[in-house]
Amino acid sequence: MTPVTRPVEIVTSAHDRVYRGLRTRIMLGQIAPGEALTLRGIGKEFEVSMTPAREAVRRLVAEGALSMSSSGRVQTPELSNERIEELAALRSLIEVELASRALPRAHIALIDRLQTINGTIAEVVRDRDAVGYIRSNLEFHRTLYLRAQAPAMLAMAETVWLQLGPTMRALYGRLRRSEAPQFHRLIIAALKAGDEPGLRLAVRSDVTQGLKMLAS
Amino acid sequence: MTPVTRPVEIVTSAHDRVYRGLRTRIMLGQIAPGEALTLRGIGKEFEVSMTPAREAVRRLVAEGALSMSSSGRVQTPELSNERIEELAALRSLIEVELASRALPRAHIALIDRLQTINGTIAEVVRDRDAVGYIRSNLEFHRTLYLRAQAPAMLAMAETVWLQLGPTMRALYGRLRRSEAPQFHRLIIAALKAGDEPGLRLAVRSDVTQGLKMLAS
DNA sequence: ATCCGCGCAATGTGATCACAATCCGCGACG
DNA sequence: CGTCGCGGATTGTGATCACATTGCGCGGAT
Repeated sequence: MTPVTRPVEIVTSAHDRVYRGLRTRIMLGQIAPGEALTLRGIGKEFEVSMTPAREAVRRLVAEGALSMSSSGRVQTPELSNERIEELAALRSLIEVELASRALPRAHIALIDRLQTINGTIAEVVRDRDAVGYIRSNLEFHRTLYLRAQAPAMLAMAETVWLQLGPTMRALYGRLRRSEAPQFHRLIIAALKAGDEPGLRLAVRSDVTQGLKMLAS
Repeated sequence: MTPVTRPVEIVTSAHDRVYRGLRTRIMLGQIAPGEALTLRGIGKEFEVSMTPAREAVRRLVAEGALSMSSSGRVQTPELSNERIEELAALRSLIEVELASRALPRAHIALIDRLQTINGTIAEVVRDRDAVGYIRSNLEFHRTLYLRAQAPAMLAMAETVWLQLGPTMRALYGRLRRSEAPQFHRLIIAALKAGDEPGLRLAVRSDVTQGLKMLAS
């Protein structure tokens, strides 16, 4: 048999697989707030022992994506309104800065990609696909912010998204159709025009919009 | 023997003791950038096995306080100038907001405490005590920000401090004496006057000041 | 029917161990 | 004297296990 060149096998540690798996699920709102998790259950699901499961959980707890009772029981946190307001303010602060830094580097290919993602958002909103909505919404923001070339800031922003994940799902359930990409269009318009104040306002509005009604 | 009421023993898990121990040391700049750590070494030092040591290290890696080579070797990170600039920008964003939120709640007792801490800073600067300087500087900021009643924001700010820890030490080595509390005095003055724009500027200056020269 | 205990099952914690990867120092060779 | 290579020692990883704690369901009493 002739040797076949195959894609390089990315060896990723067990704890990292578990971490990323759980993280994605939390960020997309696939775990309800208050839902309980067990180390043995996670281990069985990812086919690893308790050790890497515990490491992944510990890390997510440290990032605020999970909460831990005094007895060590793990669940997704139920956020208070004050905390939601804080996290929304953090999103606003960091993401406005990221957008502002991305602006001078935003060329036409980026704007095209953002518009494509916006199209996807319209689709999933029409299909009432909550997880799809969150996924493509995050992709829209991440695509823009990647241009800022500011990995530490982006990481902070993602940590905030993560903390809001379980709660986010509840919000997008009561989303009115087609309301969604309104501020995204403003963001794109400001990018095209090179209008920094407009961009800052549009991002702040987009971030604040939904979360305000969530903290009601 | 008569039963004695004793202070409630705070049982803190092994991994948490290790985490806090390492975290404090890193934040105070007691570990040089690039210094290597081993799990067995940490375990021996804190008298625990490798398991809690690894959990603590993993958490610190997730928070950016330590870095890990592809082979799993652990050391404190050596920050690039770009990263330092980013972290300084994050400090500025978050801490200005925290100070602004603390302003309406800042009464005289708080200002007194801040002035006391400033006195301590003057002392340790005179004694060329770098670790003492970092410690009391952080205490000054934390004391102010605690009044903001914004735990999520404060946690973010502390994470940034943590990432800058190992590098910070290098900075304060080349500090000119008595230059230190200059911006702190401006902060206190703005607090007394209820001057929000002044406060924002003073905090931004204080945060940016040192880190600019560090990224040279 | 409801509430309270009791005991078992389930869970998190941390130690230990086997294993593979990797680093480092020593010696041989150019 | 410098450089390469090899082998032992060191290190991180993940599985497993014993143990303490906690939660929960079943049964009985009121």
